[in-house]
Amino acid sequence: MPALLIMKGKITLQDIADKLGVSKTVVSWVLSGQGDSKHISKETQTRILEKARELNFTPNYLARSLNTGNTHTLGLIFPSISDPFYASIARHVSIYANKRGYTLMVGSSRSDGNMEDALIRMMRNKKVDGIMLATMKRSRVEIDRMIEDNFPFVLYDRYYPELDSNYVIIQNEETSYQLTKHLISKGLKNIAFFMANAHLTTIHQRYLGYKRALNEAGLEPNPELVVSINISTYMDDFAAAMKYIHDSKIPVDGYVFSSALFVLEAVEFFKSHGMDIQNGRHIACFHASRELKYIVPEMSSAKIPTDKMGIHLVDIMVDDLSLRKSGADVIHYVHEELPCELELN
Amino acid sequence: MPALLIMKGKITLQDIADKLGVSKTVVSWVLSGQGDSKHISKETQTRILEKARELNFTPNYLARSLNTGNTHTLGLIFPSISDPFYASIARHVSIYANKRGYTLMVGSSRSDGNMEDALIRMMRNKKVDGIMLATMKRSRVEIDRMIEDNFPFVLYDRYYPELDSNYVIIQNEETSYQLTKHLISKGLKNIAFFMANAHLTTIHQRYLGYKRALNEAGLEPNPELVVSINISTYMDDFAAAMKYIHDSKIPVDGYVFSSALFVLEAVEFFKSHGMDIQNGRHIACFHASRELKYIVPEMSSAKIPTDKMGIHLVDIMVDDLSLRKSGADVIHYVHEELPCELELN
DNA sequence: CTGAAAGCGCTTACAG
DNA sequence: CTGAAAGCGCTTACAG
Repeated sequence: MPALLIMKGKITLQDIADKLGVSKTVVSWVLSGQGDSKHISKETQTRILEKARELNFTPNYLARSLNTGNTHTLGLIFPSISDPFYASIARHVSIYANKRGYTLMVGSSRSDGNMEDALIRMMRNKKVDGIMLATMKRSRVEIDRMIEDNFPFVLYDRYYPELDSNYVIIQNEETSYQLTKHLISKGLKNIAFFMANAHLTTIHQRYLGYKRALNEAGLEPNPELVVSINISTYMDDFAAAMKYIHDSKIPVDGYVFSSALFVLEAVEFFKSHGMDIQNGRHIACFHASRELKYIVPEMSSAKIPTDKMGIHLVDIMVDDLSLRKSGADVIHYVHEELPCELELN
Repeated sequence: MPALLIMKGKITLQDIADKLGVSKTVVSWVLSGQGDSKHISKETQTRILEKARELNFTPNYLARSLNTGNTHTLGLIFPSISDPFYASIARHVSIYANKRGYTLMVGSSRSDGNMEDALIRMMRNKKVDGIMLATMKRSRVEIDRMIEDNFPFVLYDRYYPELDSNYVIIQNEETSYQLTKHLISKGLKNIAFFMANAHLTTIHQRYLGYKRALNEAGLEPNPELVVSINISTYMDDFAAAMKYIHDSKIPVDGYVFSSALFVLEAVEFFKSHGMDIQNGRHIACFHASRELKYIVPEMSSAKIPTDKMGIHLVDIMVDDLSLRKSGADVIHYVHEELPCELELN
């Protein structure tokens, strides 16, 4: 039957309906599982199902989505997937979204506000049902628009407390406080705090936790030991900052890092300056990798639960979506603050 | 103007056409940049553009795609995004695809053939223009269907040599040969080869390179030193294999690892058994991380050019797409084998 | 139980 | 230079 060959890959509902002498309405119902509720005879249902299989019919979701208004596709935006933290989030979100029946569209903003805006716009034009994003401070155009349009989105990791939106973050202040407190309990008195992107609320809160621990211990924070780094040039900036502290002979005996990215830099700095690495016992950081723990086994760290974070992210997103679908008049935003698992050494 | 508020977020071409008293054909042309070629007066074009901006019109790409037959969305499938190698590929593909005007849909197969098939099916139903995937041996149903349907796809990293399809891989045999040869040049004679997923062509070729180097040096490969590991349980399996070799007192003085994942396991094994880690000078592996190089600075490794790989992947995909669009009758498949940068210590 | 018809929001021949 | 009309492939009231 050459006709079959010619039609390959472009079978439509109409084709099935024609071959079977029924209307495409019925075919649509049966294929979307509404056969029973629409009281289609078992026999007709079977004929349709079999013909669909025989012709290798696959529904065109574009057409379906144009009708139903939802694509069952979610957008995920991150600053950089090469950061193991975001890679881990992406992993869990992707797997769990699939499990809940959603496909994932992704985009890397490279910490660029315009890029982030472009991604949001593109995803919205492509009609994703909702967007999950770790956002920048500057790029507020499209975020404001999402709020204005009442478009569903969830922030993660980086967020705006003043914004009434869903978000899932970690206990930044508390965790940072605990890490710092632990270093203090070891007798360290001149503890430095290194942070990337200090303008982000997330990072600022980590700074506040650090400060609270110092204050509580009656220690005076030395402003010269609070270092803000530009993440896009962090390797150079970090080394420069370390060198400045070192050369200026500013007393320092402990380090809290807002990101694990700094740890290896620090270790290499210590090494190249003949300083004792101390197995990292004077270091604390967020989200250390296994390799890092091997390198500085006595470092303390806070494990960010990326698995829980990813799952909650999707759950909040999907719940929000079904709330709206059920016609809820008032959306209640979810603010989730996950605790970190502390590994204090 | 309350009417404006009510319509928020659902402005269509028709709305613009109505307000301006023109047909939606013209609006469509102007907004898709065909204004000049269709000889629409400058004045009309300006009015349309301004009204579109004023109403904050955003085109519904679903509707457009249903017409044009392309979504400008690409699918990317990987076994696991938590493997830094695939994370790096994903990063470059995502950024470069955006640059070339495409959005990325992703999915993690978790090395599960059925999952991979499901992802391919889902992406095809959602009408991605093409799929880029690192595939499994077992899941051939949907791959065969893509070939049958002449659906555009590109394999990467893992591929089937017998399949006439696009692919971009690295020089597996040659790179493995060079790494092994280098260990031999250090005087090592009993070199083990550890591989995950030996059934994959990619991995088998690395084994062949290892073997060639041994043969060339007149060394007899010891079958007991060629270890195949199941990737999903690699931590336990690896330790068990190391222990077996160690306990059986099988002579071994060098290690080639098909994946960097094994290196830290090996180092920890050496350490816990009181063996000399030798700074890793008896180890060679694929795609070492910076942390790993710090831990075993004298290890040799091959750097997989994930940047080039990701870019080529997208280029091959997009070129294939435009070839088809231009109505090329014969598709010429691209087989790209990228060299690795060797770091021999 | 079943079908004809309208519609989702675009694009694109086709006809002036 | 411009518009009416058909169509992309589905879903879903509406009417028998």
